[in-house]
Amino acid sequence: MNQKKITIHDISRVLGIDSSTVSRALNDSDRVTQKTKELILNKAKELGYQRNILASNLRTNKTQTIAIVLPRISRYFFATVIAGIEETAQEKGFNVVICQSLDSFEREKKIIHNLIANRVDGILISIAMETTNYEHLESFQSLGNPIVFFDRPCHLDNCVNITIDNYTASFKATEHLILKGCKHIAHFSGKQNIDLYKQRKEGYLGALQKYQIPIDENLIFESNLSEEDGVIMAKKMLENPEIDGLYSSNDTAAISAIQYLKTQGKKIPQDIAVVGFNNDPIAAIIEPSLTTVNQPGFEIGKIAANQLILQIENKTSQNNSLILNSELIIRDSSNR
Amino acid sequence: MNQKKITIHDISRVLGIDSSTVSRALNDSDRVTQKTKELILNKAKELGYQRNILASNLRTNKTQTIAIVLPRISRYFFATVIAGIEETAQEKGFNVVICQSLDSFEREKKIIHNLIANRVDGILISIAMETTNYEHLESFQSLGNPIVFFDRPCHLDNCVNITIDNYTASFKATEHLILKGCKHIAHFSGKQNIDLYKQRKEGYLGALQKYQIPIDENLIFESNLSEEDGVIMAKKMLENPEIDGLYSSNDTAAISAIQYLKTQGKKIPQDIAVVGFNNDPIAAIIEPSLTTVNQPGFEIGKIAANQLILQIENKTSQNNSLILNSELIIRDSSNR
DNA sequence: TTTAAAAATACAATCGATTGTATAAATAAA
DNA sequence: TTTATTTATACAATCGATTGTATTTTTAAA
Repeated sequence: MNQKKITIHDISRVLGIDSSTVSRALNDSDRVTQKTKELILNKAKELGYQRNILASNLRTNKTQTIAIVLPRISRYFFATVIAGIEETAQEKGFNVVICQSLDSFEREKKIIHNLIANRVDGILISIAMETTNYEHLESFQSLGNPIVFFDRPCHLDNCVNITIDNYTASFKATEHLILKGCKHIAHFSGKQNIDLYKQRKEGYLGALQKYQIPIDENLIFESNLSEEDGVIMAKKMLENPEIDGLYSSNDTAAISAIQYLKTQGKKIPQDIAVVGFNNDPIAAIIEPSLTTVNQPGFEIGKIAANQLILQIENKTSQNNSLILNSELIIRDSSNR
Repeated sequence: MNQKKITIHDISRVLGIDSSTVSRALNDSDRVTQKTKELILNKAKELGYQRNILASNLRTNKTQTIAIVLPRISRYFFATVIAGIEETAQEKGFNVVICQSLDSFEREKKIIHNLIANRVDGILISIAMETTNYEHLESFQSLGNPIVFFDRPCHLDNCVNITIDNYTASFKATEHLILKGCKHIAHFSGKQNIDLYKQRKEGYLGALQKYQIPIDENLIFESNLSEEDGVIMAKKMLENPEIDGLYSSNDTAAISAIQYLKTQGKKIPQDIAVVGFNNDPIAAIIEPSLTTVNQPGFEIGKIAANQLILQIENKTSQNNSLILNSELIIRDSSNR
């Protein structure tokens, strides 16, 4: 039942050719003649040979595996990024392992140490909300392995950052509300140690500035942007009856806020126009449907994986940033 | 920069103790005296020793890794199952790799072959919609490795199936509609090669039978239950003006159907009451909120992982089925 | 035909941990 | 004290592929 595996030594013995030559033939080395190669390849196929990846990994200290580390796989945006990464990885012959940090620093640290122990060749990461210390990532780098950051940039040396134009996207989202006549626009912001939320806030501020709307710090609410946070912030918002617009740094908080606001008798978008961020599938379904920013997740994934694999294969490290464009999708929640 | 790794041989050399003893000490074997163990463990810590998992894997032909294979990680139910599996796996010291079949048989086959090549110790799988042939799974089994099926059962020999009480849940869902006064209840069903959809259909039929409602095959619509399918089936439904209830085998189709029905001027639940299945987060958010069946995904994940790891560690194989209870969550879409 | 150069293949060490067997040390029994 | 028995440690092979070096074979040049 439990058939024993064929090794290069079996092929070597059967053909009377040294196992080193067999190995090289199987790896298509040019140190082996075409004729011998064919001999070996045919015999390998005939015997049903399958390379023992564990042995190969040990010898080369490589695993042909890249890891994705992100807060939560169930978020739509991340799911699209994963799809993009997997497509590219498959093309290039890399395995992918997916790890969830759940936005916890401790979990992220554990994950990275585990990835080091398992000798993954590179990491694609969107860092946890809690993360402010990067030693775990540096120790991965110090082993000569590349890291590519996506979505949430990080300014470690020798890293590639793939992000979207958060500033511009936010600017346009806010501008859109202004052009719809909103005079007092609230902003739901994320933790400011995450660059991306800082940039979104700055885009919001930039738009206000351009249209000479005074900046009111009391209109800016910072949180983790969870569902619960959305309700809490919406409550606070209502204390200021002037507010007639809301730009939220994600859809989750925007949607729970809308739901709460509706229970309080507010009309969306007539009383308060709302714009979110991410284009979660739910944004198209709720009522009113949510105006939001769509990010090219699949493309981000493809580009990030490409960059990473490039670095793995060339053993180079880079220090550049790629910024992709996003688009504002206008729906009913701001349509007035 | 690129610090060279400490091996058991380094420890062996420094202490003048053979590497085999070092290895045994690190594995807490009782062939090593307590005193020597401490000596070795302390030195290991001092030198910053980390076991080379690749070498260990090669020697033992084990990887302490289990794989999850499922259609799509972004589905809420699967995401909760994954969380449960990860919790258990972490407790027991196993790594987890997650793979998406996207309901494609070809992808699933490739994934399994890859998992075999990478010597994962066991597989937790919810088979792809397209899968009707199980050779790929049998070849994993024939290597002496256990498989646990969850969500979508499969009747291979020597396998554990973890599912929910699909028949009962469907029965209750349908009964609920009947008790709300629905006389002509449509059913959105999935592909019948998937046991789970067969059982859900049977539960629907069972409830009709109990209440002596004639079964009308024209009220049963079979599809992949995608968003688009939901709209297509809703259109067909409207050809029959008698229909006053809908029980859908998933929320996705139920929700897109509701949206379409609303555009056609149908009132939910007054004209047509709707019940879904899965309790996707969106079910609580749409209007009207969707009555649906909640599955204990987290628990399913924990139990499935426990079963698998048990088999891996005891090298036993089992052939039993575990059926968990689900609950009907009643919301507005059926509240009339 | 002989020699030099290039090409193909063989030899042997290696990656680092594990494990069956042999030996040495410690303890108990005679 | 000597022998038998148990316990602790050392020796050495092994998992299977990879790779630098050495050797043989082939081809080309003289």
